[in-house]
Amino acid sequence: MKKGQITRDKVIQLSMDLIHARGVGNTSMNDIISATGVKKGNLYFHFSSKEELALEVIDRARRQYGEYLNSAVSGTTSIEKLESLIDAVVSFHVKRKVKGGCIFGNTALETGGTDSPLHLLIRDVFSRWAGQIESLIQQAVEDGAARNDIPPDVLARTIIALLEGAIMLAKVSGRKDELIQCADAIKAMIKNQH
Amino acid sequence: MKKGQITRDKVIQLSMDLIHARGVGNTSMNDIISATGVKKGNLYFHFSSKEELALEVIDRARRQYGEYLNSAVSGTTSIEKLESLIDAVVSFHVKRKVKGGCIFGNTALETGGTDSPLHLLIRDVFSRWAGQIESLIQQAVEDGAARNDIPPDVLARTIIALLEGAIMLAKVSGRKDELIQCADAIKAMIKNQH
DNA sequence: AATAATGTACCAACTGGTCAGTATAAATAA
DNA sequence: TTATTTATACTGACCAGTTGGTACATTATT
Repeated sequence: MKKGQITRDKVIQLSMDLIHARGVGNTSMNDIISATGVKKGNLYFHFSSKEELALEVIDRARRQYGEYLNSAVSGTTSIEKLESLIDAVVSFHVKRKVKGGCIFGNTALETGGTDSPLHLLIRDVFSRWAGQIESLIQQAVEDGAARNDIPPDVLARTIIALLEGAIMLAKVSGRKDELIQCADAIKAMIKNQH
Repeated sequence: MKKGQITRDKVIQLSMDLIHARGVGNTSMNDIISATGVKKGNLYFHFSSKEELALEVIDRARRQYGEYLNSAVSGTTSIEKLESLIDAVVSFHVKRKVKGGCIFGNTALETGGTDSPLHLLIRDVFSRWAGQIESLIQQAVEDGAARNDIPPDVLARTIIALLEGAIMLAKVSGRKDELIQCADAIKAMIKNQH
C-alpha cells in the first residue's frame, strides 16, 4: 500500500471515531489534525473539503457496518436470521457502551431536511437497510413465523425505527439495558402468535 | 406585559423555530439576531449565554408540547387514550410536514453523552414522558386490552423509541406516511390478541 | 527529473461574548 | 406640575478565538 493511501486511510478511520462520537458539525478539521497528526495542507491534499471527507467517512462506515451485519447473521430459519440481525445491532452498540449512538442516525438528524450529498448518502443507507430487512420479513411471513397483519415494508421500517429510537434513548440515559429491552420487545412483537 | 417580557418572549419563540429546524449547534446567535431583529447587546441583556437561551427554548418547548398532548388525549378506555396520544404525536409532526423532526430527539443526539444542563433537561423530558405512557399501559394491561408479556416500563420506552425513530426516518425520506405507517404498526403491536 | 506527499504560514469569515454608552419609562421629590 | 432620580431596555462597536480553506515551499518516492 502506497504511503499516501496509508495516510488517507488513517484519516478516514480516525475521523470516523470523532464523527461518531461528536457528529460532523462538532468535529472540526483541527480536531482531525490533532487526532491524526496529519498537517492541514496534507489533509487538504487528500480531501478537497470537509464535506468530501465526511462523505468518505460515512461511506466507509456503511461498508464496515454492512460487512459486520452480514457476518453476524446466523441461523437457518428466516426468523432466526432476523433475530440474529437485531442482536448484532444491539451488541454492536452495547460493546461501544452505547456512547455515540448510531453514526447514521446522528448524521441523519444533523443533515436534516437539506439536500446535501451527505444527506442523500444517509437516505440511501436507510433505504438499503430497509430493503434487506423487508426481504427477510417476507420470507418469515411465508414461513408463518412473522405476523402478517402488517405489510413487510412497513414492518421493516418499524424495526429500524425502533432500533434507532432505542439507541437514542440508551444514549440519553446512558443505560445499555434500555436498548436490550427494547430489542427484546420488538423481537416478541414481530412474531406470529397464531 | 412589560416591554422586556415581550422581547424575551419573541426571542424564545423564534429561536425555538430555528433550533427545531437546524439544531442548537447549527443555530448561531447571529442567526437569532437576524430572525428577531433584537440586537446583540440586548440579546445578551436578556440571556446570559447561548446555553441559557437554549435551555429556556427547550423548557418552553417541553411545556407547550406537554400541554398539546394533554389536550389531545381523548377516549374513555386506557387503550383509547394511549392510541389518541400516539395519534397526537403523529399529527403534530405531519402538520409540520415532518420537517425538523422532534426537537427533543434532535437535541438529545446533539448533546450526546455530555452532562451539560441541556442534556440533563432532555433526559428529564424523556423520563417524564416514559412515566406517563407507562401508567397508561399499566391500566390498559389491567383492562386486558394491552399485551402483558412485556413489562409496562419497557413497553412504554418501546413506544417512545418507535415514535422517535419513525420521526427520524420520515424526516430523512421526507415522507410523512412512513411515520403514519409505523405509528399504526405500533398501535397494532401493543394490543392484546388473546 | 518528475510526481506524489507533506509541512508551514496564512487568510477572510464567523463564533460566542463583552462593553461603554444611550434611550425610555416609571417612581420619587420639589 | 414639574424636575430628578432610578431601573429597565436597547444599541453598535469591539474582543479573542475558531472555522473551513488556500498558497507555496519542501521533502520522499519512483
